[in-house]
Amino acid sequence: MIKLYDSELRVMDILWKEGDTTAKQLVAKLNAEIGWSRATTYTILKKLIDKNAVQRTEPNFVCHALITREQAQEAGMTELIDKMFDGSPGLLMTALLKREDLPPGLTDELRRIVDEHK
Amino acid sequence: MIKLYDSELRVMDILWKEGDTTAKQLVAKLNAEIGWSRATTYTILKKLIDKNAVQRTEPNFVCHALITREQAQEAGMTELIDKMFDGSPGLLMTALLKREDLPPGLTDELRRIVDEHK
DNA sequence: TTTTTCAGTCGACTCCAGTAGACTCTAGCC
DNA sequence: GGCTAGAGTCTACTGGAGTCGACTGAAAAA
Repeated sequence: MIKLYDSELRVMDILWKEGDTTAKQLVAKLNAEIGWSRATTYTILKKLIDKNAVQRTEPNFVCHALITREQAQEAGMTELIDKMFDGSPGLLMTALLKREDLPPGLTDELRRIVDEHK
Repeated sequence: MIKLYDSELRVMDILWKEGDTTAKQLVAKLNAEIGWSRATTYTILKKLIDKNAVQRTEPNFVCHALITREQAQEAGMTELIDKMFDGSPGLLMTALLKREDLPPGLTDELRRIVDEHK
């Protein structure tokens, strides 16, 4: 599973939300949002392409995400679980359930899942 | 909320599991477990003390965790949520529920929590 | 009292994520 | 043809996490 660094996530986030995007657009957006210079965006893009997280298509340097948001999220969860929850997803779950900021509607969702898990 | 780095976690983990521990014991344990030199352990310990994550008591350089495992876990979760789940704990929850490796017994736990959440 | 040993500290080195300045190359313009 | 502007690349700097060798000072051994 590919590990994405923070700066790489900033790029992937756009690809996930906007879909395929040209490098030029990414440069513009990332410059506007977080002030990155053109070079920075291209450098990160190169790294993402090198690690097969993004596919470059010509013409126009169109960028296409090869990793889904779900895959990245799962990798992130696994890392956290290994690092802080003894490798046990169950422990993360119970810790998460103790949070004050869970949305209220979630309870129904949980009930549904519990039932179908049966 | 204090951010703990990987190397710092290695030390805190022992304090959380073993309770108060002398620096000497930590040196021995960390050397045995991951091959750290004495200096490394002391360096990390110093950082933890400087950032008020650990309290040093004399005599014998007894180390006492000032941060609980739960606090560290919550900080870790928050970081992950902000970075990969749009700041929404609910999204982390649903992603977590989709994992294949959740322990079977967890369903009961969930049911209990759902019920008391009412 | 000299010597050895060990607890604890300090300064320094390495590695790498993050960032961008400066260069190259191409396509259009005069 | 020379000239400019913008797309894309290359190389290099920086800061901080991670790591530890070597120094210091005090206690134990000889």
